[in-house]
Amino acid sequence: MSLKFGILGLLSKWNATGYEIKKEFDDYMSIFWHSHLSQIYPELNKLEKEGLIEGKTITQIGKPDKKVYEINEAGADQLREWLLAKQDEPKIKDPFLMQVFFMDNISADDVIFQLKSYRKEREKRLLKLQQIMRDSWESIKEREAMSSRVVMATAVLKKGIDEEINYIKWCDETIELVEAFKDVWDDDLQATKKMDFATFEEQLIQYGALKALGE
Amino acid sequence: MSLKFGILGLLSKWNATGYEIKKEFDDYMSIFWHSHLSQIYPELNKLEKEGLIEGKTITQIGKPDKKVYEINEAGADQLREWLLAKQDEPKIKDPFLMQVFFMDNISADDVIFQLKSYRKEREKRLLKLQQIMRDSWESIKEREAMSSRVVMATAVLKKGIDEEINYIKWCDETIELVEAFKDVWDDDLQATKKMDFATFEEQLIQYGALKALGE
DNA sequence: GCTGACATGTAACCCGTTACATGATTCC
DNA sequence: GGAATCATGTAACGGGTTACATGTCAGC
Repeated sequence: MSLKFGILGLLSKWNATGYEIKKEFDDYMSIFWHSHLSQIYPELNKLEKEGLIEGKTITQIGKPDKKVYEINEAGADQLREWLLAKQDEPKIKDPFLMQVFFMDNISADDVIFQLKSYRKEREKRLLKLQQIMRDSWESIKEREAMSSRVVMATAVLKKGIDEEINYIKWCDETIELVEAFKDVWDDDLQATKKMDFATFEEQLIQYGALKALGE
Repeated sequence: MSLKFGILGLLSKWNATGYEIKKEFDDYMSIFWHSHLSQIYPELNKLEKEGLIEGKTITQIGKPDKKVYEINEAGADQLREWLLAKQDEPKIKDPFLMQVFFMDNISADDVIFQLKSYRKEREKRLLKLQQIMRDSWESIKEREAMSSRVVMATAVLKKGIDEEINYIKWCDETIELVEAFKDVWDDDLQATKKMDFATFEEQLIQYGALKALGE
């Protein structure tokens, strides 16, 4: 149900074609949503039929024709209504964290390898978002653009960047944690007595497991 | 594709019925996945047909019959194979952040109201996860349970708690930011000259927009 | 000659959600 | 008497992904 408002919202900022909307979903808006062209085009047609947006076909030379959409008053009304409504909480689907949860089934070395690979992916994404922030900041300064629009976009971008920084930090801490248990990973710790419970507890406290309780 | 491995992974920890799997998805596993009973039951039947798990019907008195599933070697093999594979990055769908991105379309007071309401939701969830952490930690200490399983479960739980703490912190910072621009929210700032660009810039720097660039 | 950007779509399929269906027991 | 818990499922619908289809131009 939110793709609709993702499109309406974007068209409240500027007029755009389906192709341009997709690019925005892949860049800036990737922090909170993602979509495919094969979903965007039918949705645009649906919104036009519903009378919330209006499209104009523009003939180009050397390039295919394009259809530039514009939001109308009915669309803007529905958008504002949606903006005041309570949203569902995000439905998280994080296959990597699911993997981590079950990683006691593989060796400590494999766990560390997986954590390090994933950390790299996150780092890449962080750099991408930081580049977007740098570019958008530069354009704001050039135009001395002051508006609530700039404020909210910056807030969302910061949220995205913070999230990446935190994910990377968690990867580093967790790699360290697993490394501390490397030698005893596959053993039944209680039977072999290679480590006592006090040491085990101390490691997890240092990791911050209890600090997270805020006590 | 990951629901399959969510179920296999859970059955690698202990035997369970569909109903019990659902409860685990709602509690601990809610940090990285969520699912409905109407999806879990057919999936369990599918996995049994594929020969990865085995179910035994148990007749109960005073309660309906239940079917307890157990993972077999073929299932454990597929799980380990999946654990070593590279996962897709999480496909984020966060309707609230989408709202925030478009909130220049509503008044500053409405924005602050929305941010405060959402903050409350996140706080509720934080308390829930902290309770899970407290309970699980208590049970670990009681049994002096030391294992890689405990380590990985703790790591994932900490990730979930950290995420909530960061989301709440971001809400607080953003509320403060919007409050700073409250008086000029609906105005065209450049035209009215109610605020100069240096002040505008200073506010965003204080918010941490540039700190996030790591420069 | 190949890849990638530009540009718009359809069709098949898979996954996920909501609603429906059933029925006993326990607690308020 | 009503709500919640235990327990398993089917059916309809809606949303999302992958594959297919088409064609030009620019740059390597």
